[in-house]
Amino acid sequence: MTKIVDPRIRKTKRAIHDAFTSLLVEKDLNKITIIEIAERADINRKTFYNHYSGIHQLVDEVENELIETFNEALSKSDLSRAIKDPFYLYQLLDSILSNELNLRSHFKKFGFNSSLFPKILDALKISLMSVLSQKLELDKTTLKIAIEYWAAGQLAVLNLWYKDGSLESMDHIITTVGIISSSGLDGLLKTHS
Amino acid sequence: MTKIVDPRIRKTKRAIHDAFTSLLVEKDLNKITIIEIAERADINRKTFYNHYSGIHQLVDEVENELIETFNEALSKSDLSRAIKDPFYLYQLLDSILSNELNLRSHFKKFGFNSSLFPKILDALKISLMSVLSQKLELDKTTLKIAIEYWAAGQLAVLNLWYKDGSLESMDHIITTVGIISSSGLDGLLKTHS
DNA sequence: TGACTTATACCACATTTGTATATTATGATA
DNA sequence: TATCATAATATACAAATGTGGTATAAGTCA
Repeated sequence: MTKIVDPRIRKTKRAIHDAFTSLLVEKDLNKITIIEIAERADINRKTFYNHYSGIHQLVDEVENELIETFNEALSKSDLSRAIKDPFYLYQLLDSILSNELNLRSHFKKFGFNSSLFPKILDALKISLMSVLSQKLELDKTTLKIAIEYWAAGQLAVLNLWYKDGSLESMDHIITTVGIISSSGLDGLLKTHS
Repeated sequence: MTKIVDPRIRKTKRAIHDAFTSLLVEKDLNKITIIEIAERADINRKTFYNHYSGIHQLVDEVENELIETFNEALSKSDLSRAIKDPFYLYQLLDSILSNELNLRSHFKKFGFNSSLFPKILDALKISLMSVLSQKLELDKTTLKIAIEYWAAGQLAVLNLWYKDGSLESMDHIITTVGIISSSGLDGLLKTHS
C-alpha cells in the first residue's frame, strides 16, 4: 500500500520542506519568497513549481504532515475518557501540541485564524466519531452534531487558554469547561448558585 | 465622534471596494490582481498602495464592514432569549447572514476556513459578554469560558448545517444542539435512553 | 480669493511570479 | 550495461508586485 515515490522527488520535497520551515522561524509567511525557498533548498526555482502550484499549496502540505502526527497521538489516547475527564483531555491536547513543536507554536500563534485550526478540528472530530459511534447509544446524526458542538467548544477554550494570559488558573478553566460540556449552561448556573 | 475623512479618500476607497467586490463575484480571490482592481476602480495603481499594503488588507477591511452589519443586527436582537431558545438563535443567525448576502455566501463557502469566521465568532462573543455579564450571576472568567465554549459550538453546528446537505431536518439539529448547550452531553444521553 | 496641505496621477525601477522550452542528470528496467 | 522515462536544470519572458520621485489636482482654511 505504501506508494513508491521517486527518490529524486522525495529528496527535493524534503529539501523544500526543510528550507521552508527554517525560513518560517526567521520571518513571517508573507515575507517568504519562492526564490528564497529555492535558494535555501538548493534547487532550481522551476523545480519548486514542478511540485507545487504556489506557496500556499506547500503550506497546506506541511500542515497536513503536522496533522498526521496529531492523528497518531490521538489514536494512542483514550478518547472516551477524554470526553468525561476534562483534565485528561487538556493534558492530552496540550501534550500533543507540545510534542510537535511546530504544531504548537503555529497553533498558539494563529489559533482560529490559522488554516491549521479547521484541520485540527476535523482530525479530532473524525477520531471522536470512530470511537464514539460504538460506545454511545446515539444515532449518527445526533452524534455528529454533538461531536461538532463539543469539539469546537473544547478547542475554542484551549485557544482562549493559549492566547489570553490574563485568565485565571488552568484548574479553574478546565473545571469550568468540564461542567459545561457534561452538564451544559444549566449545570454551570446550578454550580454557581 | 464621527471622523471627518477627506472626500477624495472616501471616493477612492469606495471605488476600490466596489471594484473589488464586483471582481469577487466573477473570479476567485487569488486570481484577482491589484492591476485589475485599479483599472476597474479607475484609479492609479499607486493610489491603491497609498491606502492598502496589499490585497489582504483590503479583504480585511471589507470583512470588517460586513461584520459591522452583523453587529448592528445582533444589537437589535434578544440575545438572552437566544441562549435559551435555539430555534430563535438559529433563525436569528441565519437571518443576519441572509440579509447581508455577501456575508452569508462567504460564510457558506468557506466556513471555518474563512478569515471571516473568527471575526463572526468574536463579534458574537463580545455581544454575549456585554449582555450576559449583567444578567447571569457568574464571575467574569467563568462567563468568558462559557461564552467561548457556547459560541464556538453554536457556530460550528451552524457551519455544519450549511455545509452538510446530508443532515436530517433542521428541526432535529436545532433540538439536539439545544439540549447539548443547556444540559450538556449528560442531558443528551439522558434524552436518548 | 489666495495660500496651504495632501491625495492622486504619471513615470520609472528592481524584484517576484508563473510559465515555456530545451538540455542535462538520475533512477528504473530489461 | 544499455535503454527508457522522467526529474532537475538553465535560460528566457511576460505579467504582477512593491516602492520610489515628481507633477498636478483637489480639498481646507486663513
